[in-house]
Amino acid sequence: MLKAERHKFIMTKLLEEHKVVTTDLALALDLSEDTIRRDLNELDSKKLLEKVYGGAIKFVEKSSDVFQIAINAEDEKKKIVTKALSLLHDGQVIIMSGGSTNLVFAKLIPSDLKATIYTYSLPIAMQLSQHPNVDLIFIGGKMQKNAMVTIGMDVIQVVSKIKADICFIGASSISVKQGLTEVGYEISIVKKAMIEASEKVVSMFSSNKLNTKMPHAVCDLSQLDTIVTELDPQDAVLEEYRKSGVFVL
Amino acid sequence: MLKAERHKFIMTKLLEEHKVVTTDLALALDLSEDTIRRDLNELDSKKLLEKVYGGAIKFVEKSSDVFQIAINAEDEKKKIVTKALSLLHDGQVIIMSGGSTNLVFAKLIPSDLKATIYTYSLPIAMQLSQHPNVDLIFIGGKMQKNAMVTIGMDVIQVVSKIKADICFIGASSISVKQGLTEVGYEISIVKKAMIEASEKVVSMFSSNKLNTKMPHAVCDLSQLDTIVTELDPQDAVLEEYRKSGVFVL
DNA sequence: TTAAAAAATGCAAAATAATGCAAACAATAA
DNA sequence: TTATTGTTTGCATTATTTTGCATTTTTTAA
Repeated sequence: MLKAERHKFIMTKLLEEHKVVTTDLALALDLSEDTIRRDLNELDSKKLLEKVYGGAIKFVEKSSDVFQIAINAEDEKKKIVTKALSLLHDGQVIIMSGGSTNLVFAKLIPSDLKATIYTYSLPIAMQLSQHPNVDLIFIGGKMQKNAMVTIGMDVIQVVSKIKADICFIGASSISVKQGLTEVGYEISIVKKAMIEASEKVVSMFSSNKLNTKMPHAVCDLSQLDTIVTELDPQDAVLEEYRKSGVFVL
Repeated sequence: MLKAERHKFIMTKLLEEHKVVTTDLALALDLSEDTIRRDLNELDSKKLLEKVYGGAIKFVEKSSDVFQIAINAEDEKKKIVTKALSLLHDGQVIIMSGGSTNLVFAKLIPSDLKATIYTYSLPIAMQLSQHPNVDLIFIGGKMQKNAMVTIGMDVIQVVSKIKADICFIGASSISVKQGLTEVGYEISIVKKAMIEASEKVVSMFSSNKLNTKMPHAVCDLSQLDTIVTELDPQDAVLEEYRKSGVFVL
C-alpha cells in the first residue's frame, strides 16, 4: 500500500468517524504506530487534520480570516442549489443577490456556462471570478459591511437599467400571505429593483424560512416564478405555495 | 511495445485501480523499473497523474479556494506598508487601487481609522469590510477576472467624480524616465483617473519594481507625491528618485 | 506524585528514486 | 550505403525516502 493511499484512507476514516486513533490505524493498516504517527504529523502540517494525543481530529480553521466565509448547513444548501442548476442556460443575463445560499450556487455553476452575471455581493463576485466563461459585472455602491454587499441608490440605479432573463434572489423570510420579506429596508428595495429588472424570478432558501416574516416587504408570492427548497416539491409544507401558482422545484 | 501504448496501459490501469505500483508495472510490461519511473515522471509532468513514492495515484487538481489569496513576500510588503500608515488620518477620503501590496496595506489599517475609502478591488473591499469605522464604497463595473478588480468606462466615470485626499496606487513598474507604467491598458487608464481625482498620490512597491518599464504609461514621476519601498529612503538605488522631487518614505 | 500510554528522537536497514553513462535503435541526410 | 544525430532503454552508482526498533521525553489520568 502506497503512502498516498494510506493518507487517503486516514482522511476518509476521519471524515466518517470525526476522529482517528493511532493504535486502531496501526492495527487496521498493519503498520507500526510510529508510521501512523508520522503520517498524522504530515497531514497535520498540511493542515488536513489536527493531531491530538492518541490520534487526530478534524481540522477546524480558527484564524477568523475575512476570506474564510462560514456557510452553515452547506450540504443542505448544496442540495437546494443543485436543483436550480437546471434553470441556467448559455446566453442568459443573470442577476444574483447576496446570501450564503447564492454563494453555494455560485460555487456549483458549471464552468462551461457562457452567461452574463450581475451581482452586488463581494463573496459571490470572488467566486464567479473563477469562471472563465461568464461576463461578470459588479454593481458598485456603498458597502454594507456584515453582509458584504453594496446597497443604496447607486445599486438601485444600475439594477433598474438591467434587462435580465432571470434573477436568483435569497430570502430572509417567506410566507403565503406576506410573500418575500427582509430584515433590512435597504436590501428590500434592492431586491424589488432586481425583480423589476428580470423576466423570471427564482428564490432559493431552506425550508425553515417558510412561513416566517420580516419587517420589510419585497414582493408578493405571485411575483415569484420559482421557489427552490431542500424539500420534495410534493411535500405537504409546500402545498399552499404550489396552490398559489408558484412553481416549486 | 511503443511508449505511447505503455502510457495508455498505465493510464487505463490507474483509472481502474486508482493507483499503480512501479514494481508491478515493470513486471507486467517486462521492462526495467527505471523505464516505468521515467514514464510516470512524464505523465506526472503532463499532470495526467501524480507520482508518489512507490508508484502513482490519480491526479486531483487541488481546488484552490478562491478566497485563499496567496501573497508572496508578505513580510517584505508588510515592511513597506507599515511605513505608509503614517500617511493616514481621520476624515480622509481615500482611493485604493488593487494589487497585493495594497491588500496587505488594507489588512494593517488601524481599526479606529475613520475614513471614506473607495476601491475597485474585490479582495481589498473584503478586507476593509472588517473595519467598522471606514465608509467603504466599491466602484462597480466589469470584472477583470485574474486581478479581481473592476475595469472599464463605468469605473473611470465613478473615479473621475471623486474628490479624494489621497490615493494609494500599486505599481507594475516604475522608472525615473518613464514614470509609472502598467502591463494592461485598461488598468493604466483607471490609474490615470485615480491620480486626477486625488490631492496626493502615493505609490507603494517592492524595490525590484524600480527601474523597470511596461507598455502602458500611467504618469510621470513628477505626478507622484510619495513612493514607498522596503529600502531605506537614503539607499543609493533611490537617489535618482529623490533628486527628481518625489518624497521617498 | 506516580505509573502507564503515547509521542519524539536517533538510528539503521530496506525500498525506491535520481543521475550519469553507454549500448541499442531509429530516423535522416550526405 | 554510411555517417550522424537523437531517442530510448538498462545498468551501476549515489541519493533519498520510508519504516521499525530502541531509547528518551512528554502527556494523561488515577
